[in-house]
Amino acid sequence: MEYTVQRLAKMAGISSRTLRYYDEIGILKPARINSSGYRIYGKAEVDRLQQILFYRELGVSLEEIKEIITSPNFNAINALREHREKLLTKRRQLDLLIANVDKTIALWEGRITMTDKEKFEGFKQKMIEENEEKYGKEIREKYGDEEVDKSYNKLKNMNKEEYDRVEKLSAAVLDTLKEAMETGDPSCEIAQKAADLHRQWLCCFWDKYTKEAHAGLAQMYVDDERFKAYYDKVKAGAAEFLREAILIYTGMKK
Amino acid sequence: MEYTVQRLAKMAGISSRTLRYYDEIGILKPARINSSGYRIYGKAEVDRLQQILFYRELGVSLEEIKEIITSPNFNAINALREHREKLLTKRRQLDLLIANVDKTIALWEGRITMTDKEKFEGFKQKMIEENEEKYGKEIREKYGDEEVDKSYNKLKNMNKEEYDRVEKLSAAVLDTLKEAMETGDPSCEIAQKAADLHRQWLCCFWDKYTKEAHAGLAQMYVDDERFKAYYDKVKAGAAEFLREAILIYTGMKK
DNA sequence: TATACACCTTTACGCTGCGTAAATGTCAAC
DNA sequence: GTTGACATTTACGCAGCGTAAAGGTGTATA
Repeated sequence: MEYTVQRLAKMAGISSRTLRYYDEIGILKPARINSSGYRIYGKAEVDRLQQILFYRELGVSLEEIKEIITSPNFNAINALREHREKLLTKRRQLDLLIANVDKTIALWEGRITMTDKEKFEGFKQKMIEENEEKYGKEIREKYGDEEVDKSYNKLKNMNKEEYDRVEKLSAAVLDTLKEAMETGDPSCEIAQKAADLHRQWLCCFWDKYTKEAHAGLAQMYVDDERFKAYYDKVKAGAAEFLREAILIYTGMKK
Repeated sequence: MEYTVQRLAKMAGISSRTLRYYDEIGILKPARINSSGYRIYGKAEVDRLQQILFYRELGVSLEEIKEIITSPNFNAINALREHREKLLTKRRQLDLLIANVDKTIALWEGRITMTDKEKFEGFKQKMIEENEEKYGKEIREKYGDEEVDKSYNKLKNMNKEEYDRVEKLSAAVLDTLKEAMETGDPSCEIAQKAADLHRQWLCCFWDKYTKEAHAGLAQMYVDDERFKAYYDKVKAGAAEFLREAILIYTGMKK
């Protein structure tokens, strides 16, 4: 009925370091310490460890676990509800991240594909199929169909009209960019209009516009040969010019 | 066109500490250092910072960002795809946590409510409504209806038959527990059967059974007066006896 | 010109939850 | 007496900075 660190650790499936750490932060102290300085745990400590591990499995922090189990009449279920809300907040943030990564990839692939004059419908289908092939099965199994389909929604729901708008904006960016380059000044009014058109184009894909994303994408235009080629067909140096205009537009440069 | 730390930081919306840190880890070094030791950043550094912030917004680690932007012909889009997979893995883990927290809450509330002889359907409806009232609106707006509805699925989909099974198991646990207590030994065969029945009952709610969760719940039976009352109606000390049996059943105690 | 004040520098601890040494003591068996 | 499996403590490391502390620099103003 008495356990040393290693014994208790083995039984509970954790490391002895963890038990020492729990002692250190005062969340689980041994029943007593023997003459050699060994930590000796008893029945009550086993029970307490159970609770700790239980909450730990639910992702509750040790600090909160401490509060829950040290105050005798602490409302554990309310603590779990609060914890649930925190987890949901985390998930929403994570979803935003994933959505933005998805859209960045789509944007990239899309521009390249469209540059190659592939059909829009074909492109959408292709993207979805590629995605499916790569990790669709695994995700659908573990995560459910709604989730996966949702990821493609934005893309699928973009109908012909919206596509035409995207195309018009694309053309307008190129036209305005060409005109602006004659002034040679990325901060001039026309260049800023080009940047604004580019933002509008970007917003066809992104739900949430941020300066950082916009400026980051502009930088990529210069770094990625395929993008650079797309814009440079207007005039040599157009990608760099657009980047400068966008950096000024987003307030990242003066 | 030249910036000190503070100026660049303000422009980019980050702290000067961050810029010093980026210098320290070699991800963004200043163009030069002036006679007083001040960091001076130029045009190229602004561009580089853009990229860093762009990837950072997508949740990419600084270490990976370093790899992406320092190797000139690194495939950024593949890096993003890999990153996307990592994010998806994270989300799946998070979903598992949330689902388990939900079920724990449901289990708890459920036992209490059922103890109070409320109707099962009423209980389900009540739980869902309460949830809706508390954080439904916010979540549905930001996260989409499918998500929220999915959370309630397990609960809703539990039909009358399944409910009957739960009730039978509940009764069987109590019966077997009563019988086992006459032996006075939580490790005896009958007591272990009670623990196993309890596990079966638990699995009606939890998708994923773990020893820790089982043992943790058993501990709660002793700590929470309402649970204790439920089991102690069999006989005084029944909650403790069941806990001991479960701790042995889950291998947490000998 | 002295002083105030904003800005710059470096060094270094803190957060979470342990993993992973390193250096050393203890217990049981051979 | 030695081996080997345990125990102990101290302490750095992880990511990405926040937040002092202790000091030098730049410049506008009284």
